[in-house]
Amino acid sequence: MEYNFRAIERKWQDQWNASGAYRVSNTSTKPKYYVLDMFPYPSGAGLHVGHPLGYIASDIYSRFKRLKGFNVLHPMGYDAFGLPAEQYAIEHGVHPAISTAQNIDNFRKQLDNIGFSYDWDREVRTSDAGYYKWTQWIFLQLFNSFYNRLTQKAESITLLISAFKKEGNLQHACPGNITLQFGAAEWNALSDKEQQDILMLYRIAYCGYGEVNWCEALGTVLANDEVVNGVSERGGHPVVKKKLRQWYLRITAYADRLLSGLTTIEFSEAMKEMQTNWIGKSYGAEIEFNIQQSTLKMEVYTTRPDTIFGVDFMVVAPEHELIEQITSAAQKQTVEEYIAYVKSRSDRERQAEKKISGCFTGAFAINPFNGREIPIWISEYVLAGYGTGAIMGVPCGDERDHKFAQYFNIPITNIIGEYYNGTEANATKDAILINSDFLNGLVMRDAMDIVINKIEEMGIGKRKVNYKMRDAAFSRQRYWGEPFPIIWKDGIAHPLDEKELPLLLPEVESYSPGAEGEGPLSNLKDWITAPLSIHREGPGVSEGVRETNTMPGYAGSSWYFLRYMDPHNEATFCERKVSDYWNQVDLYIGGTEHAVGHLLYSRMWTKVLYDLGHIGFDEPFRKLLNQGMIQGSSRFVYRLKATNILVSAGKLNEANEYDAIRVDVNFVDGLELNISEFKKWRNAEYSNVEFLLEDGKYICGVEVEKMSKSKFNTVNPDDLVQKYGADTFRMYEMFLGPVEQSKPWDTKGIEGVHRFLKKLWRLFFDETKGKLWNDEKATAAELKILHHAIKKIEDDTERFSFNTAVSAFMICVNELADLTCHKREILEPLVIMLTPYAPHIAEELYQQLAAVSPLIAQQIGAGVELSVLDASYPIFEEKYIIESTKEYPVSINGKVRTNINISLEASQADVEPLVLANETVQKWLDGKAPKKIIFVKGKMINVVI
RNA sequence: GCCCAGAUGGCGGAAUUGGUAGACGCGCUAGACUCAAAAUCUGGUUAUCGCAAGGUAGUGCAGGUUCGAUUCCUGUUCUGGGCACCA
Repeated sequence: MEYNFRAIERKWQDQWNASGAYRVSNTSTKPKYYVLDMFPYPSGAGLHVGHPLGYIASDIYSRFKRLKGFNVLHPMGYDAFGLPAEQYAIEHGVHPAISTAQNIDNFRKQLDNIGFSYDWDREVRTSDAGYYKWTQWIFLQLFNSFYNRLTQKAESITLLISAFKKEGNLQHACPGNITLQFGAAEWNALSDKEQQDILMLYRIAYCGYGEVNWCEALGTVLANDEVVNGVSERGGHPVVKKKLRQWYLRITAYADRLLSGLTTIEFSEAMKEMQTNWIGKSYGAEIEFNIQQSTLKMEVYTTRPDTIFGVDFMVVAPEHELIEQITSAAQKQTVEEYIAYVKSRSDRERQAEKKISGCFTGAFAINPFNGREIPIWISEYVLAGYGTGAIMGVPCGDERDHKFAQYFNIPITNIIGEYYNGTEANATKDAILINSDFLNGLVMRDAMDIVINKIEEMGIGKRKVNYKMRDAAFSRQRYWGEPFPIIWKDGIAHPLDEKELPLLLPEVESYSPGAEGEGPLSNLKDWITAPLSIHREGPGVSEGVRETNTMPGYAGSSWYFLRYMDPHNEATFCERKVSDYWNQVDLYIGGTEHAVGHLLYSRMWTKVLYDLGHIGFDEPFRKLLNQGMIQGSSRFVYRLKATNILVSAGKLNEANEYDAIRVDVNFVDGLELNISEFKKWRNAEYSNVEFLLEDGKYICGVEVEKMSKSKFNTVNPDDLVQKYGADTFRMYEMFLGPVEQSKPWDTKGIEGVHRFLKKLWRLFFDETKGKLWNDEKATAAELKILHHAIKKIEDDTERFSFNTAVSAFMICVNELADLTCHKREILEPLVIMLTPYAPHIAEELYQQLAAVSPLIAQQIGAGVELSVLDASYPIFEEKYIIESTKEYPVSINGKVRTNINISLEASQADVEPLVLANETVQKWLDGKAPKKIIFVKGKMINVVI
């Protein structure tokens, strides 16, 4: 009986489907465990071998946990809204819903091939109305909330309104406009529109004006990554900055909680670091400087108030409003020219060139501590959007300031003594201050607080925390996304009533944008006109205009892990009782590319839903595992310039001039080119080339790069599953190396894993003799092999070291084959352990064992699938791996390793061999006791004299 | 420029708290079976000296701690990833 993996895998996949083996219940007495994959965007290209890596790891872990007696939630779905589908629609006229559905079908087929244990009854698609109804609902929660700084959480906007009515915004500084202050009387006197405008400045989802990339030629707004060197990526048309109305999420309100939450979750240090840097919290002070011969003041933000006496110049951003007022008559023309120059430069140019530029305003600021006159400059290296848009230049302590001062010959004051070498700034905090008046002699680190206290005392500034993170833009001028449940009327945004959800995405005839950067929806005149709300209907009811932007891709993905818990609920996004049961995602597996996007947004949404009492936890993911990228290994052939001759890699020499041509890896065996297939490639484009071979072979060149169709280096998992089976494919992907590590794909090694499964099969069946297993009692040696494997595989799986676990399986099977062990007592636990890794063959073998053993059949029921059998995972028993007798090598003083072995009796503890060794060694040393005696890994005794 | 991670045979990688470095697999190689091939099985495979037993060196490089370092510390080079005028 042969290992017919195709029949076995088909059989079990059908059976799992038919019996609903992986359906999960929301009510169970078992402990829960939630394993989640980052759901895919169903692109048209299909899967390559890199995609399933994380899915296989999560499948192994969820099957493992299931065997360990957990109720495991392991769902899958699709992030189905997004740009590529829309681009495809524009180019091919296929509705995104149709192409997306086709892509999903294709994905599903590929996934099913690999034998995953997803509960497909819980599948979600973000573009389904039944799903995005709740995305819109959550948006309304965000819209109807504000962040209360007193309680440090999101609360209903109605609470804010009643506070305003009673006492104005005394308790609630306006996050959208810090200078805004009003009392109760003022508030109550405002018109509806004025009140709504103010409330908009508080909402967590709010609408405001922001700069976007506008491309006139294409008539659309472009994302940052669609703009290259100041022109559009498609077509190369000029792109300008334009202020447009945009929706935003007030993620900045959560900056502190997003930071502190990191300490409560298991993300990699690198991941935490990325999020921390993105949030970019800094501590410092805002200081006010008077301006000479003027009543005006300028405000700067600095993290180094201790360097206040080292300020040699001030710099304001070119967009700074003060420029117009302070520029002297003499400098007026220069300043205008400079600002015109800055405006002519795109962001890209500014960042790419980073050249020093600037100009003097002719005005001076006064250092509040010593009255020194400080020239005020303008430069593009100061950003208008951060801090106050103005800085104090301390050349001896800041690299950029130093370069600026050198470039413009501004004299440099040294306040850090020897720490400053005259040619390079030094940002130390350890220097003892000089030339610093009342700070002289202090260490900089200590001077900071003193300065801040002093400026607060003098009323010219205050302690200030700043963040790099900005509020997240939340609207796209696109079709294929969730419509906003908002109707505009007289400049006021009216939310739809919950009962009106979902607001369906209407059909459009054209996907081209509307005027002025509006989305395609704005072309639907009938659709955009709508009554404000069905509940406001009546005499004199007014109609408004629908919001025509749609939500960005990350809207649907920010909460999908909650919908899996309760996917069919039509009354709520996820019943509280259910989210209380499943709680956080225990293990989340995905790539690092979402470090500051999805992973930050979903953390924020979770916190808002928690604040509003909809769920009971405020971090979505307890542990995050980042799978590495599987890179492609491209193959090249080399064609001599201006000839038709291809030279084998080993025959190339420096004198040759040649073109390297990528060839499809699928007809290169290792490095050897399959010449006949190559000649047929691409309609026989290379049918009449000549080859310069080495040893009768054509050897290709190799380069590791991203796996992509255009590089001809993709390998389709379907092909490998067809050739070797899903179980081999799963184990090989794991065997390749640690899941977290990036590595190039190499198909060659898959044979080894396939051989292992065939060898395992031969422990059960002989081709001619048929079944081999028996009910004989296992020997100690056999039990030792098994229990070694159990311990190793359990430990490795638990710590996500799947590659070493696969090795342990191989060792175990090799050793059992050496002993020609066919005993059920050994084979049965081995098969159970294998289930997470190679579920098809494991189920088949287990069924075979059970079917012919009356005893086992009676115990578990003949033909019962492992997949629905709980907690039967073998228990490791330590006694089986303890040696009975052994010769222990002894080394003395490490360096001088003797070859003398001493024999010791069996023992369960590590201590006894040491006592015995001690006696033996003392005999060698004429009764002298050794200093130290160590039992190393149960293998060796080391004596220190 | 700043931050993070890593560097081990021909290759992917193993060594979990400092304890016989190179598990396991690929590749290569010798052999068994075969008319032959495939498949399968067995042995060898870090380098170097040696017929062998065995010796010597060896985890990017240079030092240090330790009886003992791939593992800990200092410096340094290279590779990968992230951020990039955030004052």
